[in-house]
Order: sequence, then structure tokens, then C-alpha cells
Amino acid sequence: YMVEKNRKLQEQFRTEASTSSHSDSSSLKAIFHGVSIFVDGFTVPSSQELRGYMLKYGGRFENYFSRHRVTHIICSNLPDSKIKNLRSFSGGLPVVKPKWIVDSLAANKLLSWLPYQLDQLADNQPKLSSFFATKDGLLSNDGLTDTVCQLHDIGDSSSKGRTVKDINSSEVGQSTEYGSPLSEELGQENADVSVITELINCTKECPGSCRTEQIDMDKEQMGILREELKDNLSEPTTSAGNHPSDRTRTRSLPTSAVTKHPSMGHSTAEDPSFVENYFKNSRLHFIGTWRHRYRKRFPSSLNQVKCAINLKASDDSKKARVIHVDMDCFFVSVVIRNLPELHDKPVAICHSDNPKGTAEISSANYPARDYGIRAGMFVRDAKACCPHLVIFPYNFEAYTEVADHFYSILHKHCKTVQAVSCDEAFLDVTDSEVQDPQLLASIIRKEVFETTGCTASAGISGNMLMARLATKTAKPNGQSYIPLEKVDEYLCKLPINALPGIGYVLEDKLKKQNIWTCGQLRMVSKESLQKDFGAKTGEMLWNYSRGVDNRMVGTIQESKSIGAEVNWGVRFKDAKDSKLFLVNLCKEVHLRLQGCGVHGRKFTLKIKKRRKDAGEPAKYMGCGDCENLSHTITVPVATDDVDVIQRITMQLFGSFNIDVKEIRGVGLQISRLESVEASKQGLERNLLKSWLASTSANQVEQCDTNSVVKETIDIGLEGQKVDGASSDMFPHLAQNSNQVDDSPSDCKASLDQSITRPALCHLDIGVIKSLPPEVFSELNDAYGGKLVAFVSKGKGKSNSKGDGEVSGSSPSMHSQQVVKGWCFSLINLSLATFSLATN
DNA sequence: ATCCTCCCCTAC
DNA sequence: TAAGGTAGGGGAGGAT
Ligand SMILES: Nc1ccn([C@H]2C[C@H](O)[C@@H](COP(=O)(O)OP(=O)(O)OP(=O)(O)O)O2)c(=O)n1
Ligand SMILES: [Mg+2]
Ligand SMILES: [Mg+2]
Repeated sequence: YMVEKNRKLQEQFRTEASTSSHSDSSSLKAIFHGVSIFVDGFTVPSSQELRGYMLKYGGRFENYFSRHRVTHIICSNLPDSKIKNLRSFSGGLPVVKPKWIVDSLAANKLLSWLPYQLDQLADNQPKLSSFFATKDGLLSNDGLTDTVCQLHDIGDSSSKGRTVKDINSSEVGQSTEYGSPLSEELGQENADVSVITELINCTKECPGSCRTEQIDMDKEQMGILREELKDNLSEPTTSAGNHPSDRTRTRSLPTSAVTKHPSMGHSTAEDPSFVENYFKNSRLHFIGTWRHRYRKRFPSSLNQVKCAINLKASDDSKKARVIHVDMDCFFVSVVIRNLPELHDKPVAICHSDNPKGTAEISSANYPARDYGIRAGMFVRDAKACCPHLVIFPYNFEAYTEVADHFYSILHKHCKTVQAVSCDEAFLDVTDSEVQDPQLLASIIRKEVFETTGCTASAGISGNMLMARLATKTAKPNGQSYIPLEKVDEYLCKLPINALPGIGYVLEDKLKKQNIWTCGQLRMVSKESLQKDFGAKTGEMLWNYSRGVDNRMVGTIQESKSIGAEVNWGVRFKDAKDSKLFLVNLCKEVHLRLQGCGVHGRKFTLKIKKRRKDAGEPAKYMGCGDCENLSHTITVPVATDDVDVIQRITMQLFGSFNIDVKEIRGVGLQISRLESVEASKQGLERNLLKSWLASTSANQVEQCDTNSVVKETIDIGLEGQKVDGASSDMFPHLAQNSNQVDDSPSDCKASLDQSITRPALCHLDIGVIKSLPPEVFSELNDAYGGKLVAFVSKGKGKSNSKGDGEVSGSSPSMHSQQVVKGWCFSLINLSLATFSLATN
């Protein structure tokens, strides 16, 4: 995530750099090429001034610290208390006084930073700094020569920087494996399942009325606040300097229970309904989940899949085929749509108006962009660029509403609409009734404005790529058509990072090859690009640089994965906090699965762990510099049952063996999805229920729900310990699950004396055959028909990729034991699922 | 070759 | 204070 975020900010930064220095770029020297600074604390000149210098003179400015991206930490003298923190936080990077920047500017070349080392740290610069010292020496020498040389040096230095990082990450990779020495080295107490179970019971009893009251109070207050906000917002107040939103909020909030602990007030540790509140307020969550809401509102039957023949027929014609429409500064436009007096003033959307705050700007209108304000910036940086910037809070309901109008209009005018996001879509106008695509675009834009009060821009061209690029040039509130004969001219000087699909990493790699524009990119052979970037990416680059894009408009597929993650405000005091958080996260994921009508088989838990020596992040309650860890379990039967999800998740969590205080982010993702319709899970459960109640009542009755579940999960754990980062819940099902296959008795060994055991262990093909036909049929469905093959051929493997396929299972060397395990696992899980569902 | 699985990269 | 999510594409590298 941090990489992504940083890339974005850098992109904005570079865009600014290229536009602001456009006129005089020839006279300005790129003194700071290859230098990427992170400013820590108060400095003279200010952080913003330094940022400006870096911008003007070819350097980089990082809002977030990252060992990978930052080359120098800039810092004035600090109180001793902070020095110790900084020493570990710096992670071996040079910590330099801002005078280095100023003097370099005065000298018009990059000076060695060594004389500018922070005094307090000068005697203790770690060994890495000597590495940078040499590099800087080279840099400053070559800085006098020419840009090409500088480039090479930058390449060298950053690639070495990456080498260091790569070593770290491979270590991290190892640490994700079970039983590796590293996990012992971490020496953190493993979260014992029984302990956690106790804690659940405890928390279930504890919260009581007190906590509920607090929540209610908060909700009530929020309601009142919202009313106030609405009143204020709907009033087209002329005093633009008076921002109603945050004044009201910040004054009222301190009385709420949440802010009782000032230091931890917004962390997971203090708020039992953190997950819920968090997602309610997260803009990225809003845009990330918007697609689900769109699917429901505009069912996909509207979209015809264009057939290839049709495409080829129209391919040769020179007529523009694609329109791309995107709302202008969407979040701002919506919020100020009834406040015309603000339209020519700089406005941005942000949670906070605090000029020192690290809240992020979500969207800035075009007057604000003239000040250099961009999405993703900290509000303090935005305010520094433009002190009179008007900040408004989010209004997600209004965004949804406007997006609905927007898409209604699009669907009305075009049968092939491909939604990109809440404010953006592609239209295929090949077969449009309106002959002139430009006319159609203007009709749509006009109608959007008249309906919503918000402006949209449009790009029209022969394919999706060119239409998208055209939109960018058309903004704001305009449209642009790029005919085929203008494509070459348009692309020739276009910077490569303007191409969709080229982000920070690809841009950097290309620039190391001295490729800055699409024109230069065209000089590289396709083979060379494919060698350097892979087959598909290479071809994409080759095509895009020529304005070629073969994608078709209108293909919306069903989702392949569903997940939820939180990487902000995550601060756990103890296992109780983390447990509660995980349970809530599971509930969230469960609801999303239900909302999409799917069940899933593959569970991935992602953890962000504070990197060693990483201090408190620059962003308030942010996750900062983290290692990304992830573990996966695959279960044989797709589920959306909240309790099953929780069990699996807790199992996964336990396998991390991590000190919860180090956790900065948690995410749960479900994949290998099957539609509920197809698996008919509900019916299966009911049938299992009646079957178990009648036929084998004695067995079921003696079978404690929790023990069944635990058993089931425990079996999974055994396989998991062996497997490493990824594991199959039921090792017998995975052909590559090593050790367990050699000792099928593990299955038996892991069972307790529960009454279920003997019966299940004797289950075999015969037992499966004896199942009532409905049950068998549905179990068979749940396995995509594999049960038939299993019974008829006597093979139990289920490793085919196709979900619904009967797929001839490959020759199995698994014996009867495997088959037993398979049956056992299946029945056991079904029991567990069923039992929990009925509780 | 062709698949998987585990990530990284990208976009909004 | 503040709410740094979500999901698909695809590359690397191992298994088959
Ligand atoms: N880093 C980002 C990018 C986008 N958004 C949200 C706010 C935007 O309004 C909306 C749409 O994204 P766009 O990229 O379309 O940006 P805008 O519509 O704001 O501006 P533009 O006029 O460039 O389209 O998504 C966000 O919250 N954070
Ligand atoms: Mg937009
Ligand atoms: Mg957009």
C-alpha cells in the first residue's frame, strides 16, 4: 500500500514539476536528481519550502517514510528525547540538516551531505551511510556534467538501495513460513486457541450495558451533528472562510466516549465497533466497494458482450468507437453543486481542516489544483500550498446518488457501458443511434450537468486507451476527440507515466532505460520490452506507445474475490483487542459474501507488521513502514458462515505467531468463490440436518458443536504447520501436501475421542453411496460433480482448477486412507457448518 | 508447455 | 487528530 500511495504522491509531484517548470525548465538544473527526502519534524526552511525546492530542482519529496524510497532524512536539531527514536527510525539512512539543501541550491550543484549530518547522530551513522556517502560523491561530481550521467548514477544508487531492501524482504518471506527459525526468534507468545476461546466468552459477557450506551450516545450525537452539518451545507453561506464542518465536529466530539483516551482515542484498542465506524468513514472503502452497489442497481444483462466478428468489421473503419466519460473532481463537485459561489474558489474534500493534520485530501477542484493540491496529499501540505483552501467533509450518500444519475443517463444513451468507477465509464458507440460520437458526448455531458449539477468531461477516440487519454486533456468540463490521424502526434511527446498501466515502478524502470516519452518507447522493439517486463506487459507497452488497444468495452465479470482490510488505526494492546477486531472483520466479510450471494473456499489473512526500528508513522494512526505477511487456507466446501469464517481466521491468525503490539494492519480476503445458487448450500444444510436428525441422531447428539468445529479446524492446522505459508485445510485433498500424505494416520491421530470419530473413520465409498440421494446429490453439487467420479472410480482427489467441472481427476496414488480422510473431512465440515448455523 | 500459487503493481 | 480499501492483471517460479 505504501508503495502505491507513495507512487501516487510522486506522480502528482512530478506532474507539478513538469507543469510548473515547463516554461523555464531549460534554465533550471536538476540538482537533486536521485535525491528523495523525507522531512522529519520542524525545519527551517519549512517542510513545504523544501518540498518546493525538490520539486523545482529535480528531486523527490516523500510524505511517508520508506526505506526503499527515501534517500535522505532531513531534520533540524531535535530534543534528545527524539534523537533516540530517530536513530532507529532512520534505519541507516543519512539524517541531514536542511542547510544541505539550501547550500546545494546556492552552489547550483549537489553537495556532499556528509558535513551536514545531524550533529547528534554524526558519531553514530550506521554502516549503510558510508555506502551512501560514496554514492553521493559520485552523484555530485556527475551532477556537473550532464543529465544522462546523472541518470545512470541514479539508477545505480537506487538499484543498490533496492538490493538492500530485497534482502530484507526475502528474510521476511522466510519468516512467513512455519517452523522457521525466525518465528522462534521473534519469541512472541503464540495465541493459544483455548485462551482465545476463553476470551471470546469473556468479551461476550463483559461489554454489557455500559458499552452499548456509549455506542448509542455516539450514534445519537453523530445524528445531531449530521443535521447541523446538513443545515450548514445546504445554506449557501457567503462567508466562505467559515467552514461549518469541522468546527462543529471537533467541538462536539470531546464529550463523546471515544475520545476519553486522548492518545489511543482512534485505535482499534479503544473502540469496540472500530471496524464498522472505520468503513463508514473511509473514502477508499467507498470507492472500492462502489462496484457492488452498481451491480445491484444496474444488473449486467444490460451489457451485451461484443463478439469478435462484430469488432473486426468495425475495426477497420476509422470512425471513433469509444467514449470515456469522467466526472470532474467528483467528490468536490457533488458537495458544492449547490454552492455556486464556491466554484471558482479552491475547495477540497477531507476529513479534517486541521492545518497541521495528516488527513488526506480526497479530491481537489481545479482552482485548488492551481495551487498544487492533489488527491492523496496531507491536508497540512494542502493548506501550506493554499491557506485559504476551503475544506468540506465527505458526503457519501450524495456521491452514490449522483453516480446513480450519472449511470442512468449513460445507460439511457448507450447499451454498452463499462463502469470503471463511481465517476467514470467507457461507452461503446460503434452501433449508436446518434451518428456523431462527439454530439453524443456533448448530449450526455449536458444531461449529466442538468440532472446532477456536476460537470463531466469526455474523451472520444477509436479505442479505450485513446478515449481515456483524450478525457485527461479535455478536463475540466470539456470534451476532446482524437482522430486516428492525430494519434501519433498526440502520443509522441506524451510522458510515459501518462499511459494507464504505467505506475511508479514501471515508470522508474523505463526511465532507467532513458525512456521518458511514448515516442522514445516506440523505439524499443517488442521483443526487448517483453524480455524486460514480461510477455503481456511488454506487449501492452509496445501497443500503448502506438495508441493500439485491443480491449473491448462492456465486459464486466463476476467477482473473483471479496475481502476487507484495515490499515489505519490498528493498535492492539493485547490478544483481547486483536481477537475482537478479527471477529468484527470476519462479520464484515461475511456480510459482503452474503451481499454478493457467494461462498468461498480460499481464505487469506494479511497482516501488516511494523518493520523493525520503524517509529511512529508520519501519518496519524497510519501503518507506516511495514512488512506484509500473509497466510492462506483452502477448505473443501465453500462457505459464507460467519462462525466458520471466524474459526478459520483465528486459525490463520494463530499461525502468524506475532506480537499483537506490532500489528499495524489486518485484512481478510476470500477467493475461489462459488455462487450460492450453484452450490445450493442452504438446501444441503437442511437436508443434512434432517438426515442427521433421523438416521444418525445418536451420533449427532453426542457430538458437541464446538468440538466438531475445533476438530475440523485442528485437522487443518496440522496440515498447515507442515505446509508453510499456504496450506490446505484438509491436507488429504491436496496432492502436494507432503508429509501428511505419508502418514494418513495423522487424520486419526488428530481426532479426539468424540463419538463422531469411529463412524466417520469407517466412512468410505460405501458410506458415501449409502447417503440419501438428495444429500448425495447436493454434496456432489458442492463438489462440482466430483463426488460422482469419486464413487464410480474410487478416487478422491479434488485438485482440478475448474470449479464446476467433473474434471477427470488425475491418476491418484492416494490410497483408501486418503479417501477416508476425504469423506471424513467433508462430513465433518458439513456438520460443523450445519451445527453452527442452527445455533 | 501449462498449470498453479504467491505475491507485486495499478487504478479509482 | 482521522478513518492509508478493493480487486483484477500479471510476473516469477515451482509442480506436473
Ligand atoms: N487518491 C484518490 C483518488 C480518487 N479518490 C476519489 C475522489 C475522487 O473525486 C473520485 C474520482 O477519482 P478521479 O480520479 O476521477 O478524480 P476526480 O474526479 O476527483 O478528478 P478528475 O477531474 O481528475 O477526474 O475518487 C480518492 O478519494 N482518492
Ligand atoms: Mg473524475
Ligand atoms: Mg474517475
